[in-house]
Amino acid sequence: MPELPEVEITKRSLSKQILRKKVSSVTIINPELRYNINKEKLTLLKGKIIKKIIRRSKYILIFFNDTNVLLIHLGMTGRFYYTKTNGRKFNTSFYNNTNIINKHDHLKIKFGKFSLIYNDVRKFGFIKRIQKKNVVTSNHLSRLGCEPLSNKFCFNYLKSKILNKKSSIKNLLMNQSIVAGLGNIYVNETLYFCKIHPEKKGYKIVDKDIRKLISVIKKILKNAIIAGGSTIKNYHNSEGKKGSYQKNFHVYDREGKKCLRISCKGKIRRIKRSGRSIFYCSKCQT
DNA sequence: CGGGACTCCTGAGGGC
DNA sequence: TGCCCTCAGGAGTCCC
Repeated sequence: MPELPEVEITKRSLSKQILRKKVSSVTIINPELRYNINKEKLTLLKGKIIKKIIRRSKYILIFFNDTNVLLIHLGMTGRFYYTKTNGRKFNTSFYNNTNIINKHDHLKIKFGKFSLIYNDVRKFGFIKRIQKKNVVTSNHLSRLGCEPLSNKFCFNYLKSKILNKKSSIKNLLMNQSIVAGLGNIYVNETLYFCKIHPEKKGYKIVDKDIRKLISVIKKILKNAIIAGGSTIKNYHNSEGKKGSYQKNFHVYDREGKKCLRISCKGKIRRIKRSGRSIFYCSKCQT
């Protein structure tokens, strides 16, 4: 699921469902993830109450009523869902009506009448228990750049980060120490709307285009969050709902199709760079 | 050090 | 049906 909008939607769902709830048990179903789940550390969360849930870049941080914090990254296929733990039905459609362990489930956190399950097909995500005082200095969070939806993400900031860079603007925008939270889809879409070729070097981006990048990134991310994120291959958020921003894709996964700019007769191209796809209009992105 | 390529893992889908 | 290949929303690591 996971670029900034999808992680934000996941975080909002978690806030709605588990904030102020007390952990009644923790079960490790399959510890194998990017970093194996530490059973001893996680089971210590039993009895703790969730006080705060925040998102930083593509990470989710769950703060408990002591010094414990869960640091979560969804990788490529990580997702949460809920399941009821007694016979009664919930009056929402958020919950699976079963107690069955599904394939690729890794962790189950029970909150009295329902449980939160972490499921991750490709195991690129992780869940770590860390201490509150180590949040800022954690290897994962300490090197992150600006939140693109914050006021700090502005012309001067982005200009300073790409000024002398020989990397492509596509790679620079994907770099989490420059913009924290963008991924392949939203970078491809951003560059399309800015009419910038993805392989244009950072130092060649003119001021006008840097301003444009700032405003387009903010706009796309806001719209994607409003749309509930993007849903690809039937992934869905933890409340079982699908995002709809994929309907707005202008270049991503549109190889061979016509450019959607009325004045442009170009076709969308796909090229591969270090194993990842770049989609762009070969005519209007220069 | 900067920058690019490779790697972890599983499943879906296309071609033959 | 099945085999083989490619591809997938991320990011840490390795190498030049």
